[in-house]
Amino acid sequence: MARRRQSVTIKHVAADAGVSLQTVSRVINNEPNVRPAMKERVQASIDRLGYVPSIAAQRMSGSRSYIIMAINDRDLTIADWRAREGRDWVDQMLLGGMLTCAKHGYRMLIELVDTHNDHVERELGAAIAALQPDGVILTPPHSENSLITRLLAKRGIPFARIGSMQDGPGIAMSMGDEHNSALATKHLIELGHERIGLIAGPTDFSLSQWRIEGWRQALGEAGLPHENYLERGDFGFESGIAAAGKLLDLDEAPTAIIASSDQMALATLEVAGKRGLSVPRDLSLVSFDNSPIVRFTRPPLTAVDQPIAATISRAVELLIEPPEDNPGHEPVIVEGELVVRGSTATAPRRDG
Amino acid sequence: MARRRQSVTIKHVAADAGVSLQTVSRVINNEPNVRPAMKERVQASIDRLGYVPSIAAQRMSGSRSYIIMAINDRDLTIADWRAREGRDWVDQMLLGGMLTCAKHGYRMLIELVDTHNDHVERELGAAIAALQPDGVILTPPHSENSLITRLLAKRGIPFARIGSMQDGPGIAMSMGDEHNSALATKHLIELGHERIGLIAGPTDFSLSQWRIEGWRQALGEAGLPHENYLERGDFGFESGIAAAGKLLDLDEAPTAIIASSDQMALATLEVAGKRGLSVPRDLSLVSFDNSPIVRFTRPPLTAVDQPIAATISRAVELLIEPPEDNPGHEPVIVEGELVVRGSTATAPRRDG
DNA sequence: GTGAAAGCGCTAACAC
DNA sequence: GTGTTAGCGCTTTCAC
Repeated sequence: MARRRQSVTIKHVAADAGVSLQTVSRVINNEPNVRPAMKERVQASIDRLGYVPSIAAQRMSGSRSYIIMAINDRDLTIADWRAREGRDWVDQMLLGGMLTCAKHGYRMLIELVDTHNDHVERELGAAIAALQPDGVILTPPHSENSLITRLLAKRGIPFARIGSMQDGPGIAMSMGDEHNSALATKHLIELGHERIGLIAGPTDFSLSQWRIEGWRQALGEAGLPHENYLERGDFGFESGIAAAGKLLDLDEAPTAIIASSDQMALATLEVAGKRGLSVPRDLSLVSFDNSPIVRFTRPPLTAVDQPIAATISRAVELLIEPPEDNPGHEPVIVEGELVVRGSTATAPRRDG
Repeated sequence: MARRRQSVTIKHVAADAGVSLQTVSRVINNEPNVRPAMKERVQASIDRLGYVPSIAAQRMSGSRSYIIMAINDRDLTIADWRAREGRDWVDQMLLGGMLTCAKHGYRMLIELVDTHNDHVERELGAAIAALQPDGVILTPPHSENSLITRLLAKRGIPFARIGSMQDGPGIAMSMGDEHNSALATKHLIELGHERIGLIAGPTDFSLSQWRIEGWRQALGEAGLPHENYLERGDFGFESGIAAAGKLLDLDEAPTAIIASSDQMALATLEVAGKRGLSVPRDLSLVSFDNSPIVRFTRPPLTAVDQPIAATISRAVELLIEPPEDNPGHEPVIVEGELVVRGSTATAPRRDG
């Protein structure tokens, strides 16, 4: 392969404008100590020559790399892609991340990393050494993997932990799971439901617990019971089948169920169907995530929309331009919304 | 921000192994002229120190950047992401591209570029200058934008044109549209259909024409008519409504329709429903793309699966390791498959 | 086979 | 305000 060199470098610009390299550099980086007239002249040369700084060279001389690395779980991500079930978590990350990065002259790069693995450190360390990102976005379940957070902290790389509210290095961020869960619960309470079940997520996701809190609190405020109405799944379809089954087996079975993932909601829909329960007539159903599929089910599902794009966008901004007045790393919360569709309705009249 | 430096550099390794920088470099790049014993010693130091070469530095000194840039149409991509209709084109690209890149120590980076725009060259030129990718993957409608292909050729950057069979610089690749279209048509012919309509895509996508060819040819071989049975859409839902309407308005209306995109197939399904036609009893329907949604419609759609992941994966390989025996840039074709679901059935008996 | 020297494009540090 | 110098981590010459 031919040795490719930069066609237009800072030198060309400097020569063209009749100034030193340093002055050009200052203009590029919008630094002070350049007279407006000078700046204009240099800018003119830049435009005319079509000069664009080489990121590699910039990074080399100790400046930024202009790269933000988003880290996803390898197995989960690949499984989602292969399954082709319309989960658009990655797309929403790109939507929020790429556009916001672009606005600041950055790029976002997705990196797949195994969490459940003893060489996370090596894997991540290699990615960091190779790419030297200016910031890293951690998604669950990486967000609370201390091997990862410690490594990042040690290397002095700013990072955001999506779905983590813990103290510690990095920006803690959440999508308001407690709030969202309460929102869904209140929606059901307003519809007259008094027995509202929750199919929670696995314990290694902090957000599972937050959703339980929101649900429990909303029920408490309304004087409704939560005992027996909590089951757990692993976000997957099969686990949803089991959990929904248990809930509907109860003597005083719930008239509404909140599922902590779309797949578990789909499973609940199926279990209900098999038992001759019509949704929403006999059973109301609220799903979490609001991925594309839930609009194509019968009925379309009322769902909590996770503001993934908005959250990642916010994370990018915080990484690129850390606020001056950082009041001690307060967690950043971007709350979701409830999208009401056809799977929730007035509670069935009590005939038990 | 603290000036971040590489923690372990080639110097450390050289010192540790007691050799020159050059020897370490040779080992890293698997170059000849290193005695096995020497190589082993250096490799041991590399492993022990956990050394990983800096891509920026490698790129600086004229070597590779280890980056493959995939270029998508900005507006189309963002619209898809915003719509959240489950189109997973980008995900499939990532699936095929990232994994294959990773296998070779490369990264894939997605770049959004406006095609229908007079400053494509500046936009793309900037991305290339900043990132210096070792290869570029063009997707429609960029693949046949001569402003782009010429720029890439001029800069000597290897690139693949997905969905383009034209001669010229860059690797021409297609997903076998003509073959796939014939496949779908033959499937319908085997089911006894004699009037098979096609809703083709817009003319600025070459693949639209290829699909027409495949359909026409399969019909011709079976001695069936194609006149009047061709309509065009723009891949979008609304255009599908119009096209399906026209086809079903015909005196001798088709008993089967092939739609050149999932959205247009969905539209056809809707039009059929509105006219009291049951799919597949009264009308068989085949869709193109096989994106996640088509499994959730009623009935689930028989669809041509576009092998996006496989094609991108192949493109990456060809860009990274161009085959020695390149016989003059033959187009590379990765054919799709027909996934038979519930929307195709035996042709209705003729009672007209 | 191995090593030494030069330089890639840029910025930090320090002169002036 | 602006220019000069040194050096980032690596690979490419070209010696030996």
